[in-house]
Amino acid sequence: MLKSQVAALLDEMASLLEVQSDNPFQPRAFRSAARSLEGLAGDLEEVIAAGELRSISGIGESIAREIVEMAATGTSQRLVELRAAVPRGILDLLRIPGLGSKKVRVLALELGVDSLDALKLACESGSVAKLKGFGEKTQAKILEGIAYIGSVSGRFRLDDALPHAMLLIEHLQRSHRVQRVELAGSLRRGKETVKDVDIVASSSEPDAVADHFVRAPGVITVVAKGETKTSVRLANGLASDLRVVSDAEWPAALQYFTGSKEHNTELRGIARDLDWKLNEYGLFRGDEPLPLKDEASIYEALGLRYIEPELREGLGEIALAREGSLPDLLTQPELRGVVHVHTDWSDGAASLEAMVEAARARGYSYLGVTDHSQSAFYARGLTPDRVRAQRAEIDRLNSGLSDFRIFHGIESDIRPDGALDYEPAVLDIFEFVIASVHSSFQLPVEAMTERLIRAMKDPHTTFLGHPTGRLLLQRDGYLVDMDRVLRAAGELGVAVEINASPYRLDMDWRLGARARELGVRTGIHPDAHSPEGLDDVAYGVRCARKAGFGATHVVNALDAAEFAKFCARRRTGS
DNA sequence: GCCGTTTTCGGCCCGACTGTTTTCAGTCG
Repeated sequence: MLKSQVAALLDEMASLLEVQSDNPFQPRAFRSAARSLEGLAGDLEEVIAAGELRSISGIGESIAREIVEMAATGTSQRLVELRAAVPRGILDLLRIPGLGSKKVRVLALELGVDSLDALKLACESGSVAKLKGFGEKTQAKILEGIAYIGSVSGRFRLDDALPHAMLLIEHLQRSHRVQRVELAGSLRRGKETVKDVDIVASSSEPDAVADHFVRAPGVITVVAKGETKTSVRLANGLASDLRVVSDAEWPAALQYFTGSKEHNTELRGIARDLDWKLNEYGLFRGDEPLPLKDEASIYEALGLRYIEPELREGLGEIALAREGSLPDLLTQPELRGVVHVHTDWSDGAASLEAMVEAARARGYSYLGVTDHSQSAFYARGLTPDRVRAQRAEIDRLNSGLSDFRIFHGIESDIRPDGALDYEPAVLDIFEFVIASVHSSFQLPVEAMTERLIRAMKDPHTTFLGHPTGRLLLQRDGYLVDMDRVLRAAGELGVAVEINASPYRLDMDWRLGARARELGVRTGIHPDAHSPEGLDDVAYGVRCARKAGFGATHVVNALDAAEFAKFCARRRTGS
């Protein structure tokens, strides 16, 4: 079993324990063990075999036993018992905003509610409002909440969140009462999906700023409005929280509300060890606040290098900041070329010339064209004859270009047996190959892993494309042992792309530390099907930074000549 | 259930907001 699967089971146990157990710390322990497991570098089986589970922070004797059992059998005795004890629909109730484990337990015990449908009926009959601790307003909010989680999954892809967030920020910046304003929360940390948009502003007139905020474009509901916090909901269902603090408090508030919770807990621990106190209002020595110019001064005062928001996940970045060994993170201007682009030769919307123009307009010095290969009938994949015709067209265009170069590549399907999608003689035509899975997603994990590794062993393969095939909020990736895939990529010198499409962001940033450890390089690839699609690179850069990649790890940060060398080196054996 | 350079037992982040409760519990981040 993969560590992500075991982590999901531990998460489920945490939720089940929340509604079942009187001890709130027990579910928290399972939750934190699941996070530790997800962040684990390396292969779970190997960690178990080496007897090193217990050395992972948050995993003690009892949870270690659960993990061993789950890894071997796919479940555990204790999990089976918990599932039997808690009706299936109870966990859905926890997704309703404002309902936590305590209220869910009351609903289950007093009214026998065990599903969203049953709760809806109970609210409509008015019996929920009569319960102790509930009331008319709570009942109405529950009904609203049921409707809400029915209409959206509760999380948003970046392309659904970031543009709206930037509109809110711009709206706030237009108020002369706002001194400083910045995005916070998981959106600032570059997570691949977000639940809401957190914003932190400073002002000496917080009431007026809150009034201004609720009039922002797109706001349809004001959920809460207090002295420092205002919550609204936008037309697309996205929620946004604004905190307004004084300008002196702003650095601490921005740090606090950027999170993550795990990162902040660790940071507060450092403050506590110094007999200081860190909270959203400042860094205090006794009751005396230390003057803070900006966020960086907080880290500096605690004896740490500044930690970029993308790295603040509580996965060891604080230890790195203390030793001064944080990675240098990629910035978008460091990207010299744009690679993994479709044209109207296959399923792209624009011509080769139009994509070249769009890439040049964005300041790139080369374009890696990769239409689909012949098996991708649905996408008008290129037959060998059309491959040769496209090459002739690219040569013609290149001869007329100065200071810009088109590289002829292909996004080759990986066939179910792991073979690439053309004979070697055809593959020889391409300057580089991105090998991707587009079919037969249902293979067992072992077969899928072998399939990817076989594709990477072909010396034509330059990049592995979207390695898990996930579509965020729509479909999980196929089952594949990414640790073995990354090891093979490192040994073979195949780069693993970060597919920058906001639907994918695949490979996942959580694999970054392991990839770097294994010497695996990446490419930030927009998988663009139109000129505007090239701008998705920005999402990929966020993901790469979160993964800890710097320009030296990123193939398309090379200039055109170096990129050509990188593509050629596996075939020439150099 | 986990953890410990004061602890193997007794903590486990803590402050804001809401609603219902007349002094506070539950939820959230």
